[in-house]
Amino acid sequence: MEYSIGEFSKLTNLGIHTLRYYEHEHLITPGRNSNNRRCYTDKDLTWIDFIKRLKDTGMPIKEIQHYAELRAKGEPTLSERMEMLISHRKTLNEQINQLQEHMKKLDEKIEFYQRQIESITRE
Amino acid sequence: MEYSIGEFSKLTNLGIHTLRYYEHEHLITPGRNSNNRRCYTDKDLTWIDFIKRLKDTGMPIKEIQHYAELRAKGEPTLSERMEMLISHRKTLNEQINQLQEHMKKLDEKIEFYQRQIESITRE
DNA sequence: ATACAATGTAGAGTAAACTCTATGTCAAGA
DNA sequence: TCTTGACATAGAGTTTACTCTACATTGTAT
Repeated sequence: MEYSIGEFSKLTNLGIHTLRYYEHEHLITPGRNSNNRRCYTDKDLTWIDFIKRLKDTGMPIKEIQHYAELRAKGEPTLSERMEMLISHRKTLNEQINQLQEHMKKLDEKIEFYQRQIESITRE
Repeated sequence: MEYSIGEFSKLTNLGIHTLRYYEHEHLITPGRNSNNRRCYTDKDLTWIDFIKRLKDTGMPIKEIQHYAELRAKGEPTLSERMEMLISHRKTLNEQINQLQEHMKKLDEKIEFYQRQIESITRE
């Protein structure tokens, strides 16, 4: 299937301005039809989903850009891309660990508040 | 103990510009000495650590601002603050779950790459 | 006495990632 | 034929959270 930018925008939940911005930043390169309109494919959909995953895990656009560049070069860059992902996996892991630590402290604070409120209510 | 902005900056790993910015945004209100210099206390240190925790878990400055406002009003706002933390706890939990999901997908992708690379190497 | 280092204020500048505006083209329906 | 509505480009504007600059003041070491 092929999609116009409007359709693709709905499928991806990314505004059409954002899609054009991503193209401008070379993250994605949709084809064009005879009228110069963008033609997105299902492959683009998979790719955008992956971009969103990288973004959601804190990878900056610049780095995704680099990944996209390697991807465009195809097979010879496979291992370099894998190394990027492995390194990203590491930071993601650290991120999760830190958030869990924060969660623990937050829980402690909430418990503290709970005790405070109880002791005031009892007065 | 009391600290000058320079000392406090080192203790907190926040630049002095950032500390003044936080003050401007009413996140923290250090006392002043006779010469109008800022005087940070150990209580400020604990508070800044908590601010950092909220920031690191994705709470925007505006919301921390609101929390700080309630905190300044003292005891009567205890339960409202606790509710904020409970609600934040929920989003933090969702955040962690989503990152774990992303991690899973990332691992799958890495494994896929590994197999690709192996099959090419064997050629 | 004077130079220096840290501090003060006010306001400008920066970076990232969008988001919007102005203006123009073009195919399809009334 | 005329008018929408979706799309195109180029470039300006926005938001968040800093970060820096310019300039004034002040306590301390030489």
